[in-house]
Amino acid sequence: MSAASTPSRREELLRIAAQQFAQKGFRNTTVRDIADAAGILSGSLYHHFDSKESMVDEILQTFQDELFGQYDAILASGDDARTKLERAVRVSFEAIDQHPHEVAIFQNDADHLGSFDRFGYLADRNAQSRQVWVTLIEEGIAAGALRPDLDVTLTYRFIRDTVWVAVRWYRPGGGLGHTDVADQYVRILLDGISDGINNA
Amino acid sequence: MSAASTPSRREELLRIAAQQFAQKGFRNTTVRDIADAAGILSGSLYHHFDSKESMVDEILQTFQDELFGQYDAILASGDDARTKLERAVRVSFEAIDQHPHEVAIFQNDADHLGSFDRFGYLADRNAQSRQVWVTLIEEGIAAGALRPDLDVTLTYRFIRDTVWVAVRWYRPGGGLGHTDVADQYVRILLDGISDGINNA
DNA sequence: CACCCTACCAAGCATTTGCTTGGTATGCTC
DNA sequence: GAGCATACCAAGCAAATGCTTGGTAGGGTG
Repeated sequence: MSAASTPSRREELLRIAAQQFAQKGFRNTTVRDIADAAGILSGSLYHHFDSKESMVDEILQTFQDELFGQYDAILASGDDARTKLERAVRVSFEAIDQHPHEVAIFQNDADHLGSFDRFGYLADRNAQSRQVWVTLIEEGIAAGALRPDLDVTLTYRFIRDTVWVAVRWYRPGGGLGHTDVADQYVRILLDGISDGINNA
Repeated sequence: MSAASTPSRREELLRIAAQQFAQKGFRNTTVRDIADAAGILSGSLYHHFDSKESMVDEILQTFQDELFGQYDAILASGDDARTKLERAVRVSFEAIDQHPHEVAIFQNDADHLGSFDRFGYLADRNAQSRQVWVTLIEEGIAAGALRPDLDVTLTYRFIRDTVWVAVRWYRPGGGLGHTDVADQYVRILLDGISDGINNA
């Protein structure tokens, strides 16, 4: 969609790097690891990129721009509160399906990377994500779709963690599609926080 | 309880190491980091331990022995299915409260460490954990406490992830106690997977 | 006092790490 | 066919890493 038809060597190297970073973590991936996987020498990477850091930088920014664009579209839509929340969950599982490496890098290394000035936008994105979910939850409560006694912050963390942690076991192309997983997760999640039930 | 009254120097160093491992990951923690935090030189650590690996080893084994002892006690108890499941969740949150570093290390580094012979028991513990949760879920379904249409594997992963990922944000001694968090999580979880509701 | 145990220091070694430098081969373009 | 851009290699450097070695200081015990 957004990229050119034939991926440039640069894009190919970024893909390879993303896979390595996702698998072993940013700090535990050496430039030699990336170069080996690409079939070149480590020094040759510096013809394409300034540094190892600039590689993750580009990987994360590209991914997040796309993801948050989708969140924004949902927020701006005229759907009802429950549909919005469900769509946000589904978009997230779709992201895990289509960009598992990027999601894994963000999950595993955002804390560490965020401590550098260069990656200050990671904290911004984190706050933005919180804003998205909290808004959706509060709209849901206001609309009567969600239990009014929910601890909004705790629920936000529950949803966020529940959704993104799936990157640890979900494998694109495996038996279960991302829509199947999303169906199940939404079912467990919504029947739990939907109004009208009480087992206590 | 289990340790001596005055913690030995060895135990103190393990505590310090666990904190460093949890904070930065095993591979990204240097022996100099640990030594600095302890106020000694890196070489001096080798008076107490064989290697950096043997430090995590001891940390993880001690923790897991305790945790799985608690799981076993729950399985062996005569409680009803729903109570057992709830107790297992609560015991896990208690572990996060009392051994946050150990939980974090296991969450972040088990995959990597497990690839070495020495840490083969990590895979065993993982399988054991799966066995515990799957048993509890199946008992719950059989007893009519949980929805019969649940995907057991997916539900297992959902619970496991939901519980342990809390180590990322939960801070012992913070405003929210671990029992409070467990209350909320159990509520969301059980009202979601309990029988008798249908919002679709 | 001789002996030994615990806890550490001081120095360094081999390897791994991110990155640099100067060069080569191939193809495109004017 | 001269010039230039792209994509890489070969070699290596400074710093960081896990770990080793030989030694010292202090306290307890016979």
